[in-house]
Amino acid sequence: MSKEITSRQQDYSQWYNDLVIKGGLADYSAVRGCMVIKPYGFSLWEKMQARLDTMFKDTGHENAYFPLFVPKSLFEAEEKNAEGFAKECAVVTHYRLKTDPSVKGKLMVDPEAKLEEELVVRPTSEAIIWNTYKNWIQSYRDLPLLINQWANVVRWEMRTRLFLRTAEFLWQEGHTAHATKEEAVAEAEQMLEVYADFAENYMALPVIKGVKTESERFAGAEDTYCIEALMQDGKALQAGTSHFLGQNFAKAFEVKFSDKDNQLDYVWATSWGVSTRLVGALVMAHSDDDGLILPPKIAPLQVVIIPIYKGNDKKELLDVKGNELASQLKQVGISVKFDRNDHARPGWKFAEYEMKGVPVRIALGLRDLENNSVEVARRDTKEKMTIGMEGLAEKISYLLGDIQKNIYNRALIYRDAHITKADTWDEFEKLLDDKGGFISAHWDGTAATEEKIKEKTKATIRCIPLNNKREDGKCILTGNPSSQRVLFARAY
RNA sequence: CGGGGCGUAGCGUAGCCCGGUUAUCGCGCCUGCUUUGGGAGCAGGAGGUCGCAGGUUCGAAUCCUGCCGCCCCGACCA
Repeated sequence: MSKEITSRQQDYSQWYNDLVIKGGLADYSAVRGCMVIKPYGFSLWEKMQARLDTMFKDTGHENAYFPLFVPKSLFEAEEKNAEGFAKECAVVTHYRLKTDPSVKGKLMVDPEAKLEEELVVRPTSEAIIWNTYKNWIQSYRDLPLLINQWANVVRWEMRTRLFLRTAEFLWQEGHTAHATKEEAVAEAEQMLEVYADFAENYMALPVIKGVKTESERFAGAEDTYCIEALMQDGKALQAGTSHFLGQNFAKAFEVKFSDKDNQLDYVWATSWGVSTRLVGALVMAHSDDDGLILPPKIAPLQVVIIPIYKGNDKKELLDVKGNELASQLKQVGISVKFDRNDHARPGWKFAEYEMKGVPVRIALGLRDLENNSVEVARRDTKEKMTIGMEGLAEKISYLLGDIQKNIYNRALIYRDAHITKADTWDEFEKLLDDKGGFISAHWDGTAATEEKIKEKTKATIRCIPLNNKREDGKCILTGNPSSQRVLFARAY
């Protein structure tokens, strides 16, 4: 990779880190690779969580909670899954500390307190959950079992990035069991649709639904479905995955059921998850140099009202009007803050709320009181307009809807402009370096070719889009025959 | 674990190559007055184990050795 691209990436990383930190979402923590999610960032996550949770329940799922620790023997039961995660597991080996006799005031691990069996801190919960499902499932009447868990998981990654890849992260993981293969596949596909719906209609993030190639597949899955999003630097980001697990876990954990004809069979499984990484996706996809841009549907704060006054003169009038407007907006379900903080001046507040991505700002001054109007500024385009106060709530509601649409359309136009066909290797490499984004190209279907392309260019096959068009062609690298194009990109 | 950069007040930094009074500047913070429609102005003030530990020296933020930590790029990664 050229120096120019390296430094472009550095600048972009810096831009991203600044947004996350100055936008008040998160900060580095005292623990290597872990972040502190600050109140504003956590409210954002809670908004996303609440929406997703409703969507899961609407599709028949229930929440439950399973242990953080997985005994090693359980963890290793499904071989491929265990192998896939082995390199990034934190492991508990002892259960007690004691005072260090050689250094005053220090503690040491008590060698007497070694666990007989090590506990793996879950990097994902398939093992502990399937070990539990074994006891819950005997008959077809126990199926389908549709469960979701909101939890934290730990993956000891070598290099971390705020939200996108942290050592500990928050997520949800759905784990379902079914009587038939068809039903399990349908479940995995359904949940992919739920994720895509959430990404596009709430996060305003256009995604491509697809299926992973064998080498990018989840460890232990038969098929991995995914939604792939495009960031503003032209790199792709996997925003969510849904796996059809076949009978792999059922076999590893002996989960069998009797069907209507009293025939014993292994159940069919799925798992699916999205994480706090979505917050990172949101930041990277929409923000500009002035800060975050949050879509109204998940913004923790949709509207901020800022009073503008001179001295204490007539300040009470502004207070009254500000509160009145705020409660009008609240009545139609808009989340709003009337910022009366005396210690910051208007200009400072403008910049601050822009940095935090609040979709709409209303400025209210004496001039407005006289004219019975307010100044409304939208974050996405930074347009300002003066509008009359009557019917303000309806106008703002409409504006929020418009902002939501605009942010989505903007991201969609960018994304679509960055899906490019390549038919020769030169073209392929040039597109990756100069333009970025997804490259639609023929591939001969072998893992070896995929691997070679990755070595040469750092680009991977992000997915084979669902409902992909069949088209005869020649593999971009080997020239071997191919029946369809797949999407390549450099990815996070 | 490799390559690059860095560690000086809450934050961001100058000084380091070429050792020498009381460690620079900006933001922020405190007090007062004036201000308030795009990150205010003036005046005064507080705040420092120069990452840690050794060493060289009359003298170390600066030179040497070791260690620790952070960021970025790789490797790694559903």
